[in-house]
Amino acid sequence: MLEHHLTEQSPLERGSVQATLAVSTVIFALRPDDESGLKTLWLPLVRRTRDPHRDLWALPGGWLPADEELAAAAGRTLRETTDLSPRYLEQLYTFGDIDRSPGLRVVSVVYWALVRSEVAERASVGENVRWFAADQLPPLAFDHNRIVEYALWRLRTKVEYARIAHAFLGDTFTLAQLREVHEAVLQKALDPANFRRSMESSGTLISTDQHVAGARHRPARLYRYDDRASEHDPPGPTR
Amino acid sequence: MLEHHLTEQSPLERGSVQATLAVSTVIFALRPDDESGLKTLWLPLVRRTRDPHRDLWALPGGWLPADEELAAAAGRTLRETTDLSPRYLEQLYTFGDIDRSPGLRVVSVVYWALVRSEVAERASVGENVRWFAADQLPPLAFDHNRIVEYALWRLRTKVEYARIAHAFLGDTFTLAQLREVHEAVLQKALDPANFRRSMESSGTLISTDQHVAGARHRPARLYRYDDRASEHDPPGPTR
DNA sequence: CCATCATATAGTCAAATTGACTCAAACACA
DNA sequence: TGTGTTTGAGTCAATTTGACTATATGATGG
Repeated sequence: MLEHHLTEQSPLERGSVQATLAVSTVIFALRPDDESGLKTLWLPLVRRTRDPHRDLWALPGGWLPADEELAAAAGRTLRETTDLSPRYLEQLYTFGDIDRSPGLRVVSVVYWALVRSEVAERASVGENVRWFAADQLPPLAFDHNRIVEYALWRLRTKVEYARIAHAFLGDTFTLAQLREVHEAVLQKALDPANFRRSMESSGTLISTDQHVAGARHRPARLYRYDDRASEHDPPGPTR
Repeated sequence: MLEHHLTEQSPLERGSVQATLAVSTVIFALRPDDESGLKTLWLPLVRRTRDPHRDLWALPGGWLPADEELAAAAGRTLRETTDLSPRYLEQLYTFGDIDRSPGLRVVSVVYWALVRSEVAERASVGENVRWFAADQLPPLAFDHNRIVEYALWRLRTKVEYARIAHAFLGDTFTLAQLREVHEAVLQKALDPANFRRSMESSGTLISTDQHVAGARHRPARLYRYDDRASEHDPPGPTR
């Protein structure tokens, strides 16, 4: 019965036995697809400039400094990569397969983040940072293809769409814009009338008395996300 | 633009900057409460024999060996603590707050596991291992109270009850036993008839032609869990 | 061996939810 | 001023859900 592992000496004192900790972030934004014009999910990747996997694209990330919180490290990599601040940031999963990085045992705590579409438009893009359509990725470094796949699944099955869709939008938005986000994430068309009904009954929207005119149809009312709704959120691990 | 963190030299070569990796497991079993007689959730804890937090109870766990997979390490601690094999094992969350362990930066990858009730009865219990009712825990070492709270929430909100409830039971079981598990997890009574209807329409149960007699009422049919059901499972991170 | 007890199992019914659909409202544009 | 387009309200049937009633069946005790 070895019930006192945690009471053994630090493995640092014993030498050996340790893996190396990294933090990576899957950053999603909605932007129009070049062909269809419909909004789809995009994410930024960075080009590796060293081995292993030199020249392959990879998720933004880095080693975890001992004096930085996990979420802070994820947010920092996000800012460093895209000049953006996340509107939503949540831990996704920790990947630690022994052979996921050649030579060195690396355990990666992966976060996923959502950023606003318009802001993502003017996001910095350089030689070593490029945005890709989430469902048309090239082969990535390490196990990053698998990670993105899982992040996509989580995004699409996450129940609390309210907060998530809101993260892609500005402070106020029309129901059509909100529906567009849902349609892009769920990859299917939604009935406008039924969507309106379900949103209205969700209690997460506050209707303003502003409208957007200028379009060739009846002006749409602007809504605001009800922040009190997140007070009823599930008891996350972070509180 | 620091887009090549992952291409920097290994932090081990640079020295410093690293946190220490541990793996812990929240192990749930169902057993009758001494007072009410109803089945409730219990979990085993180990007593710490060293500082920090000497003599406090803590989750089973240990440092991560560089040559062991994360889930394997979780399963191993489970066996070492309880002599049991998990019927269900899944990563819960990674806790890494800077100050969660005094002195040393420890990042813990936490798993949660389910074990069979009957088996848990004869599980090893020693001076330094004891089972506690999940909702009546003493103050635990580190942030382990928070971790258990989150594990309980995950258990109760996990949609795929089928697999979860099955992990608490034997290979065959009556609908009453299955309902008992759901009631214990959800902490509320369920209508037997409605429960039967929803289970039958779920397509995850195979009815055998065996019955359990001996009780003072109509014998109950035995059912079996349909393993094919798990093929339609969500695309977890591990495949 | 029969009445009774307790749970298994089947069935009913109304309320709530969901998907498909219709239709008037309101503004831009030609 | 008419046409086109989307907003926003409403209808209707199918499905699901919760509460409930009724029957089946073996154990038990007199």
